[in-house]
Amino acid sequence: MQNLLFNFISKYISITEEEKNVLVSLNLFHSVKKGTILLKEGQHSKESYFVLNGCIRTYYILDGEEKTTAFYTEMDALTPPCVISQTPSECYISCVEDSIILVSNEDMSEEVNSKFPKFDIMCRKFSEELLAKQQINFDEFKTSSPEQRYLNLLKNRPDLIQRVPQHQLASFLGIKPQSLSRLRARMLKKES
Amino acid sequence: MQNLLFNFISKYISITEEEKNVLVSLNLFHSVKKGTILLKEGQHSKESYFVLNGCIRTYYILDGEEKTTAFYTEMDALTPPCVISQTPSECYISCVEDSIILVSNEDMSEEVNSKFPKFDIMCRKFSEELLAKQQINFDEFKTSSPEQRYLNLLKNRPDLIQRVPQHQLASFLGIKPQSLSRLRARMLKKES
DNA sequence: CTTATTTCTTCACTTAAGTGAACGAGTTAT
DNA sequence: ATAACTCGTTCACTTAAGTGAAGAAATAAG
Repeated sequence: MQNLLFNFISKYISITEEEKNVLVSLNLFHSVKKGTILLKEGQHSKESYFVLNGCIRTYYILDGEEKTTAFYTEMDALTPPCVISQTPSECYISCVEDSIILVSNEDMSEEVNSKFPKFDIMCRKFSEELLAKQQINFDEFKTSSPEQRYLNLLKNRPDLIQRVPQHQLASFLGIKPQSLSRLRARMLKKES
Repeated sequence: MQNLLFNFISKYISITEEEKNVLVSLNLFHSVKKGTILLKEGQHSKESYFVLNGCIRTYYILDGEEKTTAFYTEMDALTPPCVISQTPSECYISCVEDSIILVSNEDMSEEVNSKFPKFDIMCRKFSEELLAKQQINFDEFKTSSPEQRYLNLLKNRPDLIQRVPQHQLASFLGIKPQSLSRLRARMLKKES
């Protein structure tokens, strides 16, 4: 499992055995059960997450309704908005599946960064990449209809459709579960 | 006009006269007329923009239709997706109003960063802030109806509604110009 | 194994957005 | 000054999403 992490890191920087040991000694690895809630509305948090295995999701509760905004799967990283803005969280984070994740807090990353300046470089590259991905995602969402979004999902992250309950997918696509059901039925008809 | 920039920078780091002079000597300031297109689909670019004054927008042309995804006004920064991903641009950038903007390219920022490591720190803080803002924007967009989005806009960026043509606003809100017209008419009725 | 609970689909109905066309007001160009 | 555009609004009509309710199927809990 740790190798997954080291492989990922070596995409950005080279890493020595010594550095690997430091990382391991930090006890970053956590195994979390499906349904576990990692962050609740109102909480203060300095934790970032990195998914090695499994799936976690961010959502809001507005007017008593869950609104899912994102899913994070293998090799996805997530720093909740509240951690950056240093305000009480407005969103929830929970595990969609049994997952193995890295949990790091700010103090830890400062420690690592001071010992290994290379990590700073990696984080920077990584967050630039994230920013670009997010930009593109946002643009794609804005410029698409729910149906197009579903087709995009089918193309880009087909696994999600299998792994995630429909009603969570629906709100991720910006519609109600009933509408997603209809949409799928409509598409099946068209095919034939 | 330059003071606008320096004031902005001092929100993040302290800056000496010497450093100011280096910045000025770089000839970053550009005055651009309304309607000027800064970036076209298919172009390669390494340029980032910072708006001192005025308004620029990013949009895509899909099926012959303009889809506006963002407006950038005073003290907003923009690094187009294509610059980060180093691929031909898929989006356009144009001036909504006569504007004064900073244009910087990657080589330049590397030069500045090597001379003044402080700038690196500033860029990092700034991009973290941007990432958080974007995250929040995206979540807000996803969890809102067109009407709520319009109300949000009215609350958070009321100037845009005055400054920007309705049909560009409409696609920014994810709907057609006719729908925005109706939506506004509907809201006026409700008020009375 | 049986009872709950969650999840997904379907239905009838309401509401809002998409579409294509038309019109006037304001701009720009010639 | 006139013609050509752009822009915003309105209208009638179509299509799709929201809503509330109901029921089947799958999962989880006892």
